[in-house]
Amino acid sequence: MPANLDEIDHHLLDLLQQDSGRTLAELGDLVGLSPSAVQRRVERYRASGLVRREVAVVDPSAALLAVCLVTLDHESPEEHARFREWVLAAPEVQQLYNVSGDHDYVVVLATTGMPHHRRVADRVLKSAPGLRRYSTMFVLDPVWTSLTVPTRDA
Amino acid sequence: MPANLDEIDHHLLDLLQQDSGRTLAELGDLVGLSPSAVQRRVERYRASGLVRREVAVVDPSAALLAVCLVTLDHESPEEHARFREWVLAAPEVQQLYNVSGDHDYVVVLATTGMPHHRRVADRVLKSAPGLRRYSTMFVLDPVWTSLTVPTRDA
DNA sequence: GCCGATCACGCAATAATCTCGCGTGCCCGC
DNA sequence: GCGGGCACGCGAGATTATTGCGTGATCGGC
Repeated sequence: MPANLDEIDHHLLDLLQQDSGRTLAELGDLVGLSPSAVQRRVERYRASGLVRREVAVVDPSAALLAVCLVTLDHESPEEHARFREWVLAAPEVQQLYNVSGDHDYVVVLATTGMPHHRRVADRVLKSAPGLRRYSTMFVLDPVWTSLTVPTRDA
Repeated sequence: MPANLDEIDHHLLDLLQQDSGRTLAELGDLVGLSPSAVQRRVERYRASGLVRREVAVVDPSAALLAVCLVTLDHESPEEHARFREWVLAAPEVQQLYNVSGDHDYVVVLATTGMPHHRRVADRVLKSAPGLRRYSTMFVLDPVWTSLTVPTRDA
């Protein structure tokens, strides 16, 4: 996974993170390369794991999102592993972060509505192994969502 | 934006949210349709806004993520609007949710490292209009990240 | 300072994929 | 029972992706 990224790489990765539906020719025009050169760079990102995959982004306002702050009973690695495995088994878990501070995990749940959310919260969180307690913040408005990551300082 | 989605639509949307790099023929095999039928359905999702766009997902472990809980001074719509506009202007803001509960917003920041994070936090949050206080949870491990949304109950 | 190796590039031919018009069958309302 | 509207599969044509080849630049060793 070579971190040897030049200016064009940064530009390309920005463009791909915004919209990967563009053709190689379009990308080439935007960054000043031929289509084949673009193709070879993009293939390199994929092979190195820098670019994991391409996904379609579904309008999040069609769903009910909830941000849950989770605290576990103990700090043992085994307990963390069990908890992760348990939570990841649920497809409604959109994001799972191990975080520093008062809580151990931040879990983002995406469901079709409150009934669905209750079922998922009961099944996934309430009965999760090693869970001490959790609190839920319901998302009133998903103002902005992305998975964009900066490849260099702005 | 017709919510008239049949079983094949749900299946297709699941597949596209997992990996939109597949060819129309592959998708057709997986859902039992011809490539052209798949193409027409996918085009409908895009036209209706159900599918917003396609993006490349960059490995998040290459970045420093931070989940910030923000409380504003007042509840006025104008203040919320100003705050949103201010925060959204920063490209390092990966996600911005207006939430219920003790805090007003959840902000996910993605930066290249702690120096970058400090600059962004100072510029984007500390000096945000109407901000009363915020707390930061640093992401130790981005166990799972996606923008996947369920289109029906599981 | 020169030479060879390596790498990324552009170009062009080929292969793969997408796009779209057409004809057919199904379902629903009349 | 009889149209009308839809979504389908098929297939031709256009667009796009892929790959081999030759060239120029850069770098390290001699």
